[in-house]
Amino acid sequence: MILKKYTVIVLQRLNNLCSHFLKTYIPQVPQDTSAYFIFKLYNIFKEEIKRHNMDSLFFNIEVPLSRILADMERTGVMVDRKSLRELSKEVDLNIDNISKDIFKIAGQEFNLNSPKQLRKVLFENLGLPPQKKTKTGYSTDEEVLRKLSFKYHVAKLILEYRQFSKLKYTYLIPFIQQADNSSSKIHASFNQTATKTGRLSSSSPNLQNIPIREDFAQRIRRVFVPSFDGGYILSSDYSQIELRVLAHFSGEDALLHAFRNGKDIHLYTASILFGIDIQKVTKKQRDAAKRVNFGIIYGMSSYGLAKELHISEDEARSFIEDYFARYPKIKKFIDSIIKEAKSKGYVKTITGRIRYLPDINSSNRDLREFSFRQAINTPIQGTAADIIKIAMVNIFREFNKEGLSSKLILQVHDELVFDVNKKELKKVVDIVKNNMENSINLVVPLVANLKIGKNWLELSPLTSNNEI
DNA sequence: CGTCTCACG
DNA sequence: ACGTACGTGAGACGT
Repeated sequence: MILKKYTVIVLQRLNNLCSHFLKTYIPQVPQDTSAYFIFKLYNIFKEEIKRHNMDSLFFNIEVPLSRILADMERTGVMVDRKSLRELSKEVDLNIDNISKDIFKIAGQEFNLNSPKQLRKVLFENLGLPPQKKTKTGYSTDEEVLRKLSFKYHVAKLILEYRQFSKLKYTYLIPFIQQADNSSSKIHASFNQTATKTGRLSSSSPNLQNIPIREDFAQRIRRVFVPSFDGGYILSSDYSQIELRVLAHFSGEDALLHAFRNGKDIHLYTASILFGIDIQKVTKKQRDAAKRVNFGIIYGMSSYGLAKELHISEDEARSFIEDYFARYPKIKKFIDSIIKEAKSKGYVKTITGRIRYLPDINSSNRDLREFSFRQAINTPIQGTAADIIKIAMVNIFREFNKEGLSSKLILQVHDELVFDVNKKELKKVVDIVKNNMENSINLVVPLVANLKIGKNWLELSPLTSNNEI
C-alpha cells in the first residue's frame, strides 16, 4: 500500500526530471524502462556533482545514508499502546475540565481552537489588554498569554488548554492511529532533501519534535520502548556540537580552551562576559550567556537578543559589543563569512555542501539581513548535520560487520536513538560512542553523551564506570 | 491554501 | 525609524 503510493510520486518526479534534463518523457509502454532513464540522468548529474566538488559528499555520505534512512523507516519505533490510551484518557479529562472553566469565565461557549474567536472573547468581551498584533488582529500566542496570566486566570487556563490539545491532536491521536496493529510500531519518513542546511527532516509522523521540555508533555516520551524482550533504548547526543563547530571555524581561543579542557561553555562564556570568576557566575548569568551563545549561531541582532533576554535594545547592543570585544575571532569569522557569501553568492559546510543565498546583495534590507543570518547559521548548522551523518554511516557499517540485531531508529539532529538487543549492549555502546566522537577531526574534541533506559523518557547516563 | 500556533534541535 | 533571532512539520481554522 505504502510502496504503491510512493511509486506514483517517484515516477512523477522522475518524469519531471526527464522532461527537464532529457527533453523527453518515459514512454507509457508495458515494459518498465525507467531504469534506462535513471541511468541517463545519472550520467548528467554525476558530472554536475563533480563540477561542484561534491563527489565525496554525495557518494561517501548521502548515498550510503539513503540506505540507512530506508532501514530506519522500515524498522520503525515501538510504542506502548496501552500507555498511549491511558495518557489519551487523562488528556481528554483535562481538556474537558479546563474548557468548562474557561467557558464559565467567558460567559459563553466558543471554539477554543480558533484564534479568531479566542481573540474576540479575550480582548473584546472580557476586555483584557492586547499585547501585540498579527497580520489579522491581536495575537493570542504563548508569549502574550504568559504575560496576561499574571493578572488574568483565564489566560493561564487557555495556556493549559493549548498544551493538552497540542498533545492530543499532534501526538496521541496520530500515534494511536498509526501504531501498526500487530507490531505496535510507528514508521516515520526521514527526508534527505527537505532542508536548506543539510539537516534531515522527519514527517508522517514527525518524530523529531516529540515533547521534552514540559513536565506533563514529557510523558509522551515514555511510550517509546524497546522492541527486544528485556532490551534497552539507547540515546546518544552530541554535547554542544554547534558551538564546537563555531570554535573550529573561528579558532576563537576562549572557545578552544573551554572545549579542550571540558569546561561548561555557558558558564565559561558568562565568566568572560561579566568579567567574574566561574565560581561567582549565577544561574541567571549562565542562562543569559547561553542565550547569547545561541544568538551568535543564529546571526544575532540586538532586537532579537533584547526580546530573548527581556532587556532593552540598548542593553542588548552593548552586550553584543562586549561579546565581540572578548571573542574577536568570532567577530572575524562572521565578517569573513558574510564577505564570502556576498562575493560568491553561496556558503558551504565542512563537506562542501552548498547553500545559495540569492538575496545576499539585495537592495531590500530585510531580505539582505535575513541572508546574512542564514550565511552565518548555515555553515554551523550544516556542518553539525554533516558530522552526525558521517557517524550514522560508520555506525551502520560497523553494526553490519558485527552482525548486530540492534537498530538505529531515530535521528534528532544532534541525537541518535537505538533499539538495543540486551545481549549486544556493550558492543553497541562502544561502536556508537567511538564513531560519534571520531566521525570527523575538528580542532576541538567531539563529545557524545550516552544514556540508556527502558523507554525514551527515563534514561540514565552511561559512564565508563557503569557495569554493563 | 494561507494564517496562526507550537512541538523539537 | 525600522523590526527578525536559525532550521524544521503538523493541526485547526476559515476563506
